[in-house]
Amino acid sequence: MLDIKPDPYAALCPSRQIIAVIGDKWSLLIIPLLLDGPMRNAELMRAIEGISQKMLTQTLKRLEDYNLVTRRDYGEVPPRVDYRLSPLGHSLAAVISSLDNWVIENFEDMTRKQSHA
Amino acid sequence: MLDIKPDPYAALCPSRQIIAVIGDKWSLLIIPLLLDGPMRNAELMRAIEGISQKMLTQTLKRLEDYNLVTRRDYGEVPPRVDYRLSPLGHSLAAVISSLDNWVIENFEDMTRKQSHA
DNA sequence: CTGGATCCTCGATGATACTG
DNA sequence: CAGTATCATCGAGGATCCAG
Repeated sequence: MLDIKPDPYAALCPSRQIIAVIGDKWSLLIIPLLLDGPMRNAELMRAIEGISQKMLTQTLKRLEDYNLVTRRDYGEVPPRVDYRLSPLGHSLAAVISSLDNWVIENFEDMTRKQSHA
Repeated sequence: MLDIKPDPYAALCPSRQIIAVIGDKWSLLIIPLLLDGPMRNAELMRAIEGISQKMLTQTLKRLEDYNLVTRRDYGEVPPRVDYRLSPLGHSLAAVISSLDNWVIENFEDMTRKQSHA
């Protein structure tokens, strides 16, 4: 068993780095998107307004490196590649979705000026 | 009732901005910390390895602006100020905690090299 | 102790052009 | 279509000094 708990509050703990990966603005959008099934590069570009090709590729690659996303290259021509959640990524997506949903449901309260004190 | 759903995938939607606020690396650490009760500036500095005074203040201020955190100044000297979660922040903290916990429990799988294919 | 104000650097990110 | 490579910029963030 594991008696040493990872501690994101420790600067050197790997989990700290993971927090950064997951906390990433684009990851937070991409991951839940893939819950609906595999998506291709162009599809993601269209789905996520404002993301650049560079950031999309970069983010997907990182998600792949962390075993959250699987890249499948069909080796066809013209190129056909899609991305899907790994089992691990799927598990994470559920958590992130609840975060996104929280935002969608509460963002008005967040932006509302306090009545006062 | 509200028939227009906020859509974080739209570049101009305010919820997109919120995602960025919440997705912030430091916010993700600060918010769950405050679940245990109010904390002072120096306490937070000590609790979160590697954060600078500037980022701490800045992040707290932003969280306050979004009604997630309440700042209380006791008006004493030497200065005594503490920060606590607002009800809204408390609600968010629960969600974020589950994200953090997910990371703590799964980060090893994230960093493990794929066996192969 | 809390934290405001400055200066400065480095890395993240966007835009563009090119390739298989 | 799916990227890679390069360049230029801009702002996030750290370090430092100051103040109530």
